Parts: sequence; structure tokens; C-alpha cells
Amino acid sequence: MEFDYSAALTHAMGHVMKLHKKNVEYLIQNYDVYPGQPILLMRLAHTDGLIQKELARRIQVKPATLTVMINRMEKCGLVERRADERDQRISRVFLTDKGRLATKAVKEALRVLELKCFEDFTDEEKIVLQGMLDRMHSNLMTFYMENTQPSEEAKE
Amino acid sequence: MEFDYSAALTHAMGHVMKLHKKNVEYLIQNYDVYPGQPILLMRLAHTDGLIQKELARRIQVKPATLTVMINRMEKCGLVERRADERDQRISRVFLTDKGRLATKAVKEALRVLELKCFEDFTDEEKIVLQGMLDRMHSNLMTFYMENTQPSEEAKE
DNA sequence: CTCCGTTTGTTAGCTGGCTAACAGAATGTA
DNA sequence: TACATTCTGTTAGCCAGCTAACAAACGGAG
Repeated sequence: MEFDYSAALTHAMGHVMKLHKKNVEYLIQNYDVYPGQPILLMRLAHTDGLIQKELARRIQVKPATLTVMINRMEKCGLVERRADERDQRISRVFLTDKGRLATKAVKEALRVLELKCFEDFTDEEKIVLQGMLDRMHSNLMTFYMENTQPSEEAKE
Repeated sequence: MEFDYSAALTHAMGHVMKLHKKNVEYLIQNYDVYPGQPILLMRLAHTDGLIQKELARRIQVKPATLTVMINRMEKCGLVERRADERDQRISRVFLTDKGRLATKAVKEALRVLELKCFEDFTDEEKIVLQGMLDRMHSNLMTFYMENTQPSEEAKE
């Protein structure tokens, strides 16, 4: 009758993700890459030269957060900003050579970890899990949109 | 052949958890409860009067992190520290009346969200998911223990 | 052309996570 | 008893996330 959060599936999922993050941090500790940056590097490896607003939206972070991250990474020499020719408000973000090296290491770490995490899963199980995650996301998004102002953050 | 992280299951899972957290924050915004505190309140609702070190271990956070959180929550009047009679190093953490009220609201929010998140899941699907999460956690823990010094953080 | 609203990005200040260094209390041993 | 060790908790300083307030550039309506 009492709701026990420690038995909730989202609680267990949070623990899994925390451990995953801890492993990522362990694997990349020798590069000038900090905890929040792997996902950003992966995005840049996929699409270089995005404007900050778009980049923030893609990695699900607020523009203000990204500004500070990019500042640090620029100081470390991982990325560089280039002003847009036509629109002086816009700055586009690119990987440097050092950034590309770090990205390679991060990608390898994530690949190995993904392999290990699902080493005893069949292909079908992975498909089932993917489907469940999609449904969870959809359910939570519906709830979010129903309860907050009908804004436009659903675009993708 | 190339590893695409945006297609990885852990990546999708991270998005789900992020959205979940966003929903929790929305639901509890009218109580003096901040983002990291729900899980701590749930733990205290379950077991009051734990010492800080044990409390930190239970919610998977470093003792230093907990110190700062407890400071803020004590200032807000949600919890209180009581010195242990026998061992002056130890301080035990208890919910106040205000803390119990907030906890009730947080628990309800988490319950509703868990319902919504899995509204279209059968009982069997939930069991399958629980099993998958256990295996993922086990795989990642094995990897972690194999690659870091054999310390004692596995207890529980 | 001017002005006003919109858009992009930055800054400031908060919470939350970490590590490293430290202080105080308890404990065990010579 | 005295000293060294161990254990608990705090402090300082970093990175990451958020909101709110702001600055600067763009762009459309008169």
C-alpha cells in the first residue's frame, strides 16, 4: 500500500546510469575531458560547426550551461568558436585537432562500455529494451507537456 | 562499423532519466525541496537517524557532498542533526515536521510519475525490465571492480 | 531611416557532484 | 600515560546543471 521508491524501476535505472557515468569518467581520466563533455564531443564528432543554441538543444542542455562548458573546453584547446559571417550574434563550434584525438578516445571508451554493459543480452532483448525506453520517454514527455505551458521544446 | 553513441541504449536511457528528473522538479517546485534532495528525503522517510557516512553510502553520494546538502536542508528546516551520545564524531540526521510534510509530497510526486511512466506496461514487462537493469548494473559493476583498485565499495 | 521586438549568447548566483586536505574524536599499543 | 593510527565530518575549490537578468546584433513595421 505504501509507495516504496527504493523499489521503483526509475530508481534502479538511476543507479545504473550513475555507475555508467562513473565508468566513463574512469576510462577518460587521462584526457583533458571532464564529466559533462563526452556527450558534447560525440555530438561534435557527428556534426561539426553547429551554432551554440542548436548544440545545446541537441545535448539537452540550456544555452547558458553550454556557454560555460565551451569556455572551459576552448581554454583546454579541445574546441574553437568561429563567428558566423552573416550573423554576428552567432558563433559556431568546431573541434580542434586535440579535440578530435580526445573524441576518438571517448568514443572508444563508450563503445567498450556499451559492449560490456550488454554483453549477455541477445539482439532481441536489446530491441525490447529500446522499445521500452521509447515508451517510457513518450509517457514522461506526454506528462510533461500536459502539465507545463504548451511551449515549443518538443522540436527535434 | 563506426560506433554511433546517439544510437546507444545507455544514451537513450540517459535521456529518459533526464526527463524524469525534470518532471520531478516540476512536481515539487512549491516545496522547499531542491533537485538532489528527493532521494535523500525518501531514504530518511525509510530510515530516520542514520549517521552521515551511512546515509551518504545509501544514496550513493560522497560524504562531503552530503555535508553540504544537509547544511542547506537544516537551514531550510527540513532536517536536523543530533550528536551521538557515545561517539562525538558522529551526527545522526532526522526529519523535522516540515521535512515529513515535504517528504509526503515528494513521495506522492514520485508515485504518480512512476505510474505515468509505466502506464502501458504489463506486470511481466516490468519484471523483464527489472531483470535487465539488474544485469546491466551487474555487468557495469564487474567492469568497475576489475578496472579499479579492489576497494570495498561493493558492500550492501 | 528609425525604432522596437526578437534572437543569440553571456554573466551572476544558486544547487549538486567530485577530490583533496584537514580537524577532532576515538581507539589501540608501547 | 603517551603517541600513532583510524574514523567521521567539514572546508575549499573544481565542473555541471539551472534560472534570471542582461548586452548586442538582427530584422521588420512604420
